Amino acid sequence: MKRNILIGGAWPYANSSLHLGHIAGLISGDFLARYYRLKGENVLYVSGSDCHGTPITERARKEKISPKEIAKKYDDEFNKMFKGYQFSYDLYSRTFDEYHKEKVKILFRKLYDNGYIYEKIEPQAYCEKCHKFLSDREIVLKCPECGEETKGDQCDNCLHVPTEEELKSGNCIECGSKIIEKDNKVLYLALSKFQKQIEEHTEKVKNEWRVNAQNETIKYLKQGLLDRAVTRDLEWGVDIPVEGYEDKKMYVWIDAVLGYLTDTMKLCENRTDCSWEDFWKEGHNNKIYMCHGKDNIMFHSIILNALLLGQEENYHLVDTIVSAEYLNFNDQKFSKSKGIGMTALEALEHYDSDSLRYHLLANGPEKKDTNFTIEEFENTHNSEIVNKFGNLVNRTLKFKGIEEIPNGVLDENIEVKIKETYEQAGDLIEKLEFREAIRKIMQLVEIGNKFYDEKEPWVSKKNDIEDFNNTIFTCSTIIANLSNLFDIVMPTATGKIRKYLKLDEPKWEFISVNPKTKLENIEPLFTRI
RNA sequence: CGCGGGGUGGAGCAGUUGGCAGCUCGUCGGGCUCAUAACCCGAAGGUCGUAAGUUCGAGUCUUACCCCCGCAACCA
Repeated sequence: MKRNILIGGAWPYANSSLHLGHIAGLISGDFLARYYRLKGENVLYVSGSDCHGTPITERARKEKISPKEIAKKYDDEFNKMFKGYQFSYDLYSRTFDEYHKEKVKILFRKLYDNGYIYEKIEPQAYCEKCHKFLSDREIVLKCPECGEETKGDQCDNCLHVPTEEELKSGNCIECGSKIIEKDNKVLYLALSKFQKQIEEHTEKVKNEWRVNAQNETIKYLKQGLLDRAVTRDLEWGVDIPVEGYEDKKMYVWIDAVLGYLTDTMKLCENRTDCSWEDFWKEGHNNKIYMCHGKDNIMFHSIILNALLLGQEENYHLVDTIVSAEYLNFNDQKFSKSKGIGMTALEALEHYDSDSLRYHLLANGPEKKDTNFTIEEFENTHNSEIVNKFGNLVNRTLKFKGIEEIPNGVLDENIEVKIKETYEQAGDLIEKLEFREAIRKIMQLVEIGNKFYDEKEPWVSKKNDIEDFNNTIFTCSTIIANLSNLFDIVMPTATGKIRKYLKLDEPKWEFISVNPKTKLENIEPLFTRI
């Protein structure tokens, strides 16, 4: 029976370009989605642009344009970029879509009606001139540590975090007026009420998670979950569907993290073969994966699950957290302001998306931070992808004078190796060991090249045509199967192979090639850098 | 004493329950000529951060120390 597998890719924040580190984390989702599709499961892979919140609002004010214009600009860019990297989202939406906002309001209201969201009156910084409450970062003050003028969240100069007392001396970032304290109404999500349920669920599923996600989540659970403010004094965001809160908006993480659910609802609305409940309610043979960077862990392992539990409607919780560590660029953090690294789009201008995907997956930050250097990337491209994989294809299908796949017998050992590769790589992928899985597939390429050398077809072509035919047929079979195995990593190249060998859609199982298939217009899969 | 991750041949990494230290790249030597100077074989190269301890036996367990990195928020 087919499983229903929902894969959520983190929603990138639409306030700046994404760099290779983001791709390194997010590509796990595409990898899993492609794998499970080849396995024949019922897969939905969803994501979107996270468009609301304070940073975008603040920037819009500074640049004197609307927050929506900023969000739209980056949403367009993200769409272009994900397309370039061949991410196979079933739906990539954005949080300012009406559909999303309406559904989120219903979910939020349900939490409120079920008593998981409550009101609290608390004093907060207020600007009388602008008539608004200010968040820490909307307050400017003289840093008591170093004396520099700085924002209230953290001093840009000395990294000092001002205390509440110190903040009282601050001024409004917009008009410069002295701030006062004033009581404000805030809605809180009662995370503490879900402590036990989330603990139990985490205990049940955590062994499948990446280690960093286990540790990070357990840390919060040990401390005891703290209720979180879920309203913000902003004009840009999802309205609060509660009387008396018409002037406030929802905390971005609440609305962003529910996007996985609203995306699913939207997708399934137009489909007759499945419903969103197949992916999100208990008892539908379903599994939910969330793929993101380590800074996102608690939002997916704790907050999203709390939001689902609070519906009290038999929701299926997140099963597996696939959280990446960070990718550095030449041993430094990617930083646009410092000009370190390149954006994901810039990388595509210079390099193949197949190679970037391969390199980021095969050397990705699975268990610890890893380093990206141009030198290593080019090395991977030339010596692993071109020399090993590209060359095996080329030397087989473009063997001097060959016009079609000969009718031969498949080498038995090779057949065993191919079948083993599917099993072993598949196991590794399901254990989230993507690097090892790719290594395993690349080993099949090495086996192919070795087999080729040992059989010496350039000799047998002259004195043992049967042996020659068997060799080319066997190597073609390896290549055909590589077009399946590598389809989850390098879809452009595997598409070319399928065209050359006239193969059907890829699937995660052993396939044969048809003898007498004409070999025409064979071009190298990759070009050297 | 805030929490967590990591230090293994020139580079990047694996090392599950303690049992001869592995992989990819690079280097050196050889083979081959189908192929994008690609492919195949062989070799050199490590006292596994430091010190002590447990053990017949420690990269792996314990303790102390040194050095890198990440996280903390009404901030995506």
